[in-house]
Amino acid sequence: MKYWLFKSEADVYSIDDLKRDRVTFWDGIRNYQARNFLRDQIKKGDQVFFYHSNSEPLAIVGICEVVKEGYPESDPQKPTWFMVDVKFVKKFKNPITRDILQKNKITQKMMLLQKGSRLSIQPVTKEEWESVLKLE
DNA sequence: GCCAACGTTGGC
DNA sequence: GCCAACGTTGGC
Repeated sequence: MKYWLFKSEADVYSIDDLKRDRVTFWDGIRNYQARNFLRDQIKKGDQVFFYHSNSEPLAIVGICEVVKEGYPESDPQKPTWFMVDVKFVKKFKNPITRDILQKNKITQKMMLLQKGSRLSIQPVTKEEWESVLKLE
């Protein structure tokens, strides 16, 4: 099982929206690196941090789980873009803000916090995953 | 709202 | 295949 972090703008689709929907498809990813993760590496049962970008507070706000592996958004004969389905697992009582992540020795190394890192689907190490849970 | 850092596009 | 111009992301 692997760990990931998905970004979403809270005013576009928030953790509360996912909580309401229970399950959603994660589509609209138009970046090849992220696409490759969706297509090749993200498996059923993988755990995913839900991160709110571009909205206050900037924070990891909860967890979801992959329930359907990468499948084409359109044209299965010649697929370009892929999506996965995720289900709601939990919403954190207290969001783990960027500030908090910056101050922790382990989480400060996360791809999310590296300068210029814009990837909206990112791998998270087991160590980072557990550290975030501890911070919560 | 600004702008740095990326990613993509398209003329050559 | 290079690279300038343009578009987007996302923190600040």
